Amino acid sequence: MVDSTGLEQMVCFQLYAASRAMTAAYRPALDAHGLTYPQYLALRVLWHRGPTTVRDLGHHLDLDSGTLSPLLKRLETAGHVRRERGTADERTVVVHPTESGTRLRDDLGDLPRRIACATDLTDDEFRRLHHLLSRLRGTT
Amino acid sequence: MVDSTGLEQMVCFQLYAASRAMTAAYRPALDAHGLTYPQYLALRVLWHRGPTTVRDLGHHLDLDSGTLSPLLKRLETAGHVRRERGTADERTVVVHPTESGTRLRDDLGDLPRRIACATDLTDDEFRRLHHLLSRLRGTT
DNA sequence: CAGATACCGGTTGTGCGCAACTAAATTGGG
DNA sequence: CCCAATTTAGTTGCGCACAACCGGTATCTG
Repeated sequence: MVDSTGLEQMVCFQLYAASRAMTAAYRPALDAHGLTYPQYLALRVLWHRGPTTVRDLGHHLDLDSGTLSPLLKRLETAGHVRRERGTADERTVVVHPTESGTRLRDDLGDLPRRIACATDLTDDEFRRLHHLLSRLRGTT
Repeated sequence: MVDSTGLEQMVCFQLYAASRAMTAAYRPALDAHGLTYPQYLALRVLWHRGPTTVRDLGHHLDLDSGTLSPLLKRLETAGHVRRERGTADERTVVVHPTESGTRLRDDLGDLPRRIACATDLTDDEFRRLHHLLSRLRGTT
């Protein structure tokens, strides 16, 4: 399980660097709308699922309330999101996309595809990368 | 270039999540020595290259002085690193690993291998991941 | 040589990530 | 039914990342 070329070290650093490079690739388009990449990820969940509790957002994004609470507060201040206490369970907070938040989908919905096209990875390479990263996530 | 299954979005998020999961995997071992993952990366460069300017550290880690300066100051406070002005070019600052910093290599030098073994990726999968991430980095 | 330009490291300000903790609400067991 | 344990969101504190900017140094040009 893993040879002795120091590849493990390389892969860990590559993940760290690639992740930052990817969010940097998103930055210009997102900046134009005053969004950050994590905020964009949260909006994508809301576009896909509609009103969602903070808890479920956390499960989808692998983030806890310590990260999400201030992030959602900023999205709310920007007018893209509305928060209200759950009625059945008053511990929960349901996050609703607003008109403004929903409209962002028109401009930013296909951003991942545009970013991917700027890459010169082939279709097949993308699929293999997806598969390998899935295997990685399954075990760490 | 990239199909329409939404794979691009998945891969971007996977990189973001995998990077965080990887640093989380390093955390217990690094915590035991009071280090963070970026600090560990900086130390690895110093172990490999010896005394290095802030500028070169930045090139190796893809980080700017805004990130490195405070990080190195903390490493210096912890006693793992010493900083001194370059003699030839007084703009530069050369970062030297101290005895303490060098000794960390005994405990943490093979950490990437230990982390990689906790994964159940095969040798070959690791190589393919390395290759795909290299291709990604080349273009973004 | 002198002034403009570029380079190097540092500082400031903002927004994550994450650990540790808190307050309020819910749930479960006796 | 009541109290302990759990769940949920929020807050605080710290360390990155990164943009924007600064002061000091070196280099390039005329």
